Amino acid sequence: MQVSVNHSDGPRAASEPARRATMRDVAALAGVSIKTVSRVINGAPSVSDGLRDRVTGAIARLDFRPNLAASSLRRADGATRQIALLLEDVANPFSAALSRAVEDAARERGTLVFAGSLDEDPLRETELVRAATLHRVDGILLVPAGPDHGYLEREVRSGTPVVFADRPPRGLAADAVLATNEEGAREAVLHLADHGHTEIAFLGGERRISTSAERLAGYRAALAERGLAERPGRVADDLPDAGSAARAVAAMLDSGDPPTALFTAQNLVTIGAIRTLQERGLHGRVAVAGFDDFPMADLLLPRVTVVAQDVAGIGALAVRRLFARIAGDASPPREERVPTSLVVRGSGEIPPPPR
Amino acid sequence: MQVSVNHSDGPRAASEPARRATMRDVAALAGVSIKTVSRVINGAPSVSDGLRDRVTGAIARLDFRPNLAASSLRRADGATRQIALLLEDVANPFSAALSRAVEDAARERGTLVFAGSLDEDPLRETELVRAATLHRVDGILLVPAGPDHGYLEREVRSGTPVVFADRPPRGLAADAVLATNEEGAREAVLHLADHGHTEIAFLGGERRISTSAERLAGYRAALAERGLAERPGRVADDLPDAGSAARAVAAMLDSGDPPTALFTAQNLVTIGAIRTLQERGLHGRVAVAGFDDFPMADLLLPRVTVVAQDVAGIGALAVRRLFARIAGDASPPREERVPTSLVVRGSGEIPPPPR
DNA sequence: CTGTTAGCGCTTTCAG
DNA sequence: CTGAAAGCGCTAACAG
Repeated sequence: MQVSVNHSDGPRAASEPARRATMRDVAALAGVSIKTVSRVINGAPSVSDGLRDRVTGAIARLDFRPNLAASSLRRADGATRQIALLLEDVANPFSAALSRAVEDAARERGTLVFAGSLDEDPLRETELVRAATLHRVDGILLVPAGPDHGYLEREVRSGTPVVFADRPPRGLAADAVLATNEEGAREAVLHLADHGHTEIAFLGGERRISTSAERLAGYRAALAERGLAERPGRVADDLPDAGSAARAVAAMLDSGDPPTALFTAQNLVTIGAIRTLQERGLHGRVAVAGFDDFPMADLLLPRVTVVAQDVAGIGALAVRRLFARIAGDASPPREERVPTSLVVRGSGEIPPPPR
Repeated sequence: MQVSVNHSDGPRAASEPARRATMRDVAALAGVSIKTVSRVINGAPSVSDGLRDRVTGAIARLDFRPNLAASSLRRADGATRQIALLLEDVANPFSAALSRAVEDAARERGTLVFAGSLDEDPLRETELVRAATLHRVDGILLVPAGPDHGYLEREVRSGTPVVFADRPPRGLAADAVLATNEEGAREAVLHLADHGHTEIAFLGGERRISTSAERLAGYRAALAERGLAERPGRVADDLPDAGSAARAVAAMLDSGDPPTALFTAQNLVTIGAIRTLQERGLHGRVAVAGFDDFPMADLLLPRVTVVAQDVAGIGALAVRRLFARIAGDASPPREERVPTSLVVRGSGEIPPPPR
């Protein structure tokens, strides 16, 4: 209503880069101390209605935006309301879904998320962790690329909690949220076996990634459970991309003794395998069950049976742990497992050819 | 080598949350002034080798990490080395690819990226823009959800440049990097026509999104160019998701006069259309050309002919503009168009049935 | 309920 | 080439 202050900052041309208003400007315009402005901004109860209104009005008139960085610099808890999410590649479906789950949870807490792609490169991991610490993020959510995470100990000790998703930490005690890789793989292979297959191949992703090993273990467990022998030519692990997977499948099919069913233990491997089957017109004859769902899996013909990971669930749980740590939870690190689920669509139910 | 300072901060239990070292700690340990440390950190040339080595040693010993927020608070240019990327949904393929391109360019400039999903919600747009400004990002890259962007004027004036990607600004003069939507759509429809189709339907996404209108214009231009009449029942625009697209296609097929070819002007629309065709066993009989490529488009049978957008190109160009603005480029806003390309895969070359 | 003073960690003056 | 003092925008710790 009553404004008693004149334009305090002289002539301001429309084009000249306007300086952002600070708390001091607001205080001056409202005729209160800067501290009172701070109280209003932070919703402190102990401000009279009259002053609060004056301050609110000044804030609106000046279009004042509190500087979060300055605030956290001085604030006791030092929180910056930013977290880092470091993962494989923001462009791949798994990471993208994880990212979205994390973003949603962070938004509820007024926190912004830095996303960074590691491309399975340990060096990128340490670089991005460093960048995150320079920005003083409140916490780090990591799908690790590197083989050892001891270097994170000092970050954790100096107050930046780290939570692992999808893959466990090594050389560091930290929270981890993982999928039930072994059980999921076992379920898929049992499913193939129960549809009559005895010649089931394993095609897996990079060996150094922990999930690969767990899924291979699940494959072996299922074979054992059904009394099937594991044959050397039936296992191709350490496939880095779809192309190598396609070639590995081709080689198996060309052998004198081709498998009648494929368990593909990773996204890209599944895709590579399907491509080879399509090329040979075998996509309706060789059964396929894949680990991890992928876009369009239910539009391919036959539709692709997969063990789906609850990616959003993993993300949500991991970010929840992270915020608990940020809030001060000092309980021992824990590992949580999020269950997978078999999605039956057709490709996994193709029977073996009559002998 | 020679260390002459004793442990200056008393007994420190391994578990107690270690305070991060500051420049003052480094200065004390190195026996120099805090300003010299600052010079070393910022690579100022005017520091003698001896001092530089002492400082470097102290930094390493204390595991010192400069606080970027504190630095930018005082720094003349106020740069925070963070930008915001606000887009549709980090989990969808278009946004994810854009995100990756932006991340890569930002990384080269030592800048971190906040990604935020708007879900086509104008309110989210303003909320996230606000959050970004509270964090004092150096710039904002926006795939807008809202109908008007005049509110961004004050951000731009107070020094936060905004660059638009995929969709142009309204009510604001700002840089924009867009695809050649009309030309791309035209090319796809001409392609269908040149394969003998005269009954070509248009299925488009939400009408209020500018790309939809441009693509519809391209469809019309192509029809006109080939002397084909536009018939009312052939156009279904404003389809918000794959389900509505599927239903729209079904309705057209059920009409007495079904189209022989479909131009699907958006990702999800293409997918919905294909689903309906599959359900009716028509996926080998009705031609389809879609706007915007999507994962697995080349694994579906028939493989899907699309007009592919150069998403990475759009992202790279947009982020480049943004960094130019951040660096102080004050030239008039410009609109740039990134060309699309027709990817011929099979579904678009299906001929019309003999009459 | 309100204000004053000090200082977060750093860079900018401006002196030597 | 080096350093002392001031201050970025804000909150903590005390006053009153």
